[in-house]
Amino acid sequence: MKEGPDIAQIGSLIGDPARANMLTALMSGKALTATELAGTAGITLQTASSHLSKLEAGSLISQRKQGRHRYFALADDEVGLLLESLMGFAADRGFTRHRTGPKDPALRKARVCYNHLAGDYGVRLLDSLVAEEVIAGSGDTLALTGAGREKMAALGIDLSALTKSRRPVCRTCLDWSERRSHLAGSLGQALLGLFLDRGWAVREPGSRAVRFTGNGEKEFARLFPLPG
Amino acid sequence: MKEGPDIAQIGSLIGDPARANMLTALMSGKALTATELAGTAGITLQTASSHLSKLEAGSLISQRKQGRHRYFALADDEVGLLLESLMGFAADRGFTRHRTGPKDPALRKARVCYNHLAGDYGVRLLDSLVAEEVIAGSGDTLALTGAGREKMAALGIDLSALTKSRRPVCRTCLDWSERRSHLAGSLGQALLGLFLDRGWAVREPGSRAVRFTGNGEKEFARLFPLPG
DNA sequence: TCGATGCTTCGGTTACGATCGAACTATGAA
DNA sequence: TTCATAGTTCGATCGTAACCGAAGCATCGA
Repeated sequence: MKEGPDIAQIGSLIGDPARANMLTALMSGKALTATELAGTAGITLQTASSHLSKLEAGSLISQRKQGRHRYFALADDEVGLLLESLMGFAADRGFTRHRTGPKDPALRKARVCYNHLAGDYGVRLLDSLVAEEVIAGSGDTLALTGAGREKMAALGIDLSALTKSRRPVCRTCLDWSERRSHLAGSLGQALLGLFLDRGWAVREPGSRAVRFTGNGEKEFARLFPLPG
Repeated sequence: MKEGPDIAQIGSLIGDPARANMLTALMSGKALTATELAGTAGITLQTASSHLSKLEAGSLISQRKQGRHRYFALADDEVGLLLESLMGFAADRGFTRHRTGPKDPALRKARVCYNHLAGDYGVRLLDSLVAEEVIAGSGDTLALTGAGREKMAALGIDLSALTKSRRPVCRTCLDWSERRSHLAGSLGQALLGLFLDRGWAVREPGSRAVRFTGNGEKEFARLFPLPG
């Protein structure tokens, strides 16, 4: 009866606590099985299965069969961006489950946002890349500069692989804890992979938190300095 | 039981069709009475009242008493941004109420996004401002350049009034029909006001659509040219 | 003061959807 | 084969929230 897209459907998909818990769990970027998701949501396997099929019908998640396991993951980057912005909005209005839990400072410092780095470190990363003119552009049309391409190649990032896909290489994602943008897109994903591969940072098991090692912090500050 | 903000609460607030209808109606930027909102949502006044108090408790909307009327409006810009991005997401996944209604082309061309201009014209506006170096910055840190301040002053926009408030002057808002950013913030609001005041554009009553006059199109193209 | 309009609150009905038990299918291991 | 694990489907229950009728306030005009 009304014109335009129907926001109520996605709203109600995210609106159920069990589904919201599953989605937040998937924000870790890891693909999880139905049993694991049922566990984090605190429901039985049957109900979880029902929820998961609804989420998949709404193309919020996708599944991949592997042996007798079914791995579920967020459907694409868009879902991650939407969830992160929803979290920012929720945090802003005081919709928190419990006031700043124990792991909260760690999450604010550095965490995984679906497949890229978020939190203080994520924002600092983007700030530095812009200040150093590795990335340029306004609004959401960000792109690597010539110097940027050289720098990334020097870091061992295969740019041709990144640009081959239809996914944008650079894009911004609103950080819920910092209320500012950090770097998403395939480059954001590649850089997080780099940090983890080189052992500069480690993922906290069972959490979105990312812990930088002493050496990792040093390398990070050296490679991505801030003007101030 | 889980860390972080609770997205389920806002999700369920938006997830109810009646509430979603009201919120979309409020995206027109106009403040509406409870009776009007009940009408657009297709429910009685009593239920509307209940929904409105829930939305207000969630600080998605705010109300202003005026005589025996109660005017409801979106609480702030953040709500508008969130709703617009939700619409983009919904449209992207085929969550539409009816396939491209009659007013749809008009909406895609130019419409009000809470308090600023969206649609093709909105995106072109931001593109032009960036290309002409009226606005500069990366990510979400957009700002007027020196030349930009002069241009806006020449248009009769009182910049000191805009910068006085705590609201950001320039910010981006993801356009659901164009899938790209347009200009929001107090400057975006001021520019839309300018177009309407000068009679370059007229609002379609009872809709978000904005219709540019012949002269308005000419002036718009002259003031905000595109490089291509 | 009286009536009309705008909106809220209360109470009761109803409907939808989340939940789980139980049964069924599929994959892998012994 | 047989058993165990992973997951879906079905059916029934149950709670919650949307909904409306009716009554109750509040504000305005006469």
